[in-house]
Amino acid sequence: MLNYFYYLTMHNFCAKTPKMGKNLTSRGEDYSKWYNELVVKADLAENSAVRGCMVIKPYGYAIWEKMQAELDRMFKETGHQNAYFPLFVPKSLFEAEEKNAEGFAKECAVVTHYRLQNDPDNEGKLRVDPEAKLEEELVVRPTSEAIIWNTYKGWIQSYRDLPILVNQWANVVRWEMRTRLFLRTAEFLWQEGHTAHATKAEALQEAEQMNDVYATFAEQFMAIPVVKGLKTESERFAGAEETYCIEALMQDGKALQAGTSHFLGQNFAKAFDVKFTNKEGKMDHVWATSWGVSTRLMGALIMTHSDDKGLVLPPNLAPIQVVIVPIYKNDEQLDAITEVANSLLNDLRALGVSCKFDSRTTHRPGAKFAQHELQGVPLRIAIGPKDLENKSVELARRDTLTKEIMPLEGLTPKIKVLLEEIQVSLFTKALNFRDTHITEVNSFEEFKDVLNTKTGFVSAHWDGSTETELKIKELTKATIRCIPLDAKEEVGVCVYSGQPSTKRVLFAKAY
RNA sequence: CGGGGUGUAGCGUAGCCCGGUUAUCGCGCCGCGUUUGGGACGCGGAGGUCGCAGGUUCGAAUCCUGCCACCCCGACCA
Repeated sequence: MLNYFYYLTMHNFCAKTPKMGKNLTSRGEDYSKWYNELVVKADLAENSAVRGCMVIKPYGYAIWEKMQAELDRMFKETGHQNAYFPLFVPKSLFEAEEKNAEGFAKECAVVTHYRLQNDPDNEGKLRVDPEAKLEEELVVRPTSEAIIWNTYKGWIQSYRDLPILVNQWANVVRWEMRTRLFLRTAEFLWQEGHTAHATKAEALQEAEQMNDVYATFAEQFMAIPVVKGLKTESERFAGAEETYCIEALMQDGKALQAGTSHFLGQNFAKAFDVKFTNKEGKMDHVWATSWGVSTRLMGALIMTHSDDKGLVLPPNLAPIQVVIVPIYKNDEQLDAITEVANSLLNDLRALGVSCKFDSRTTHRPGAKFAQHELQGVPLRIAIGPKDLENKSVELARRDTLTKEIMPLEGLTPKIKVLLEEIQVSLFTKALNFRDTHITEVNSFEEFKDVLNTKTGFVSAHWDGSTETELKIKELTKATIRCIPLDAKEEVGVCVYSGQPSTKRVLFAKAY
């Protein structure tokens, strides 16, 4: 099942075929052919120094750019502005907020020197110049709270300076012991919002609002249904007082945290001594939030929609929404088809549809079909001699893999509608899968059984203690993904301890 | 950092136990021709520090020692 999807997303899926060798594609052939064409190829570089980093090929990056553009639009709509802060964080700043520093300390890349020199013992090689040791080490940001709050200190004196609503598009580095393609790479791209507020209520509202923005983006743009919720204390961001999150469910039944939004309280303001004079003329510490989503969302995209034939892209995210493939036996036919195709391209572009005429003469139609399926192009139009004769085209849908002959006349408005249909249909399909994989259980036996056989989210009562949460994790590998915001109050008993509980939380095995 | 495994062409591999011609095969790549409505076929061709460094030997991909890297499981991870 889903072999290609496994390969594309996770190396750890390949436990049964450690070398990811034979029989990996749906056609039972060597996957190398596909590997070379991979749309979103992620290289785990051979050089140990950059182990676990990704190379995002142009097609994959185009998808990321689409996501960036939409998120950026949504951020600005909610009053945010972009800014940029340094990659390097002096160690002394980094350690200022203790919990945050402690949480990230084990995965920091650290710059200790600033110069290389010729190695006297090793001709033609370089070595670190021992004379060029930095007085203070620089931490390569694993997240930017420290450097940003140190900067905000100089920006804020009065309530009139608030709120500060800033977002940064950046790369961050987290030296994970074990990396996972897309989901946990050593370096990744993301956006991080960092806001400062005069009141607790306003900061809380901001954190919740941005979580809502993420949910809307995931569902409407990426067609990925998510559960909005709160993290438990043990899963909370280091340094946060409350962490909002959106949790998605992948096709293999494992959960993926797709985005988080943190209410940071006054922790960072206190750590960096950021005070302001409020309306009453009194000094107070600033209230903070931070929120982020990353290239991990591309992993979510792949694992939510893809099938054995490759990516399936929601039209909103597809760099190319419609591709036209000519089928011809000679130049005259190609010329005639080109004429029809160009006219179609013009009409589609006028409607705001992004499209491409694949006129390559180096590949046969079958190869082109396969490649566009691999790349997840939502709609494919094939035009051949028969179509010229009948004034028709063959229209194929990527999501359903169905084909039909359509008259050329009046085609473009139908395509526009069809793209919208596909967008909705992908979401509905994923939503249906997700909803049928949230299982309410009332006993621990049932709990374990659902996790092992049906998989997905398990909705169960929990006594609210970290102790129980950890015990369940130890016994089942499942963690509390979130306490859903819309969880209804009901009287129950904890599925493990039997202690009283007032609402159900979602457990799952997660990435 | 622990346990297990692997390193041979761009990718996937055979050969290794039991040392012996020019290192095997498939995909991909290049050329020519025929093809083109679902990943074409034929013929020809290019491409190799056999992970690295030592050692044993007349001779090492193969045996020995050391090192390096990667993968899987665990630990770790918002």
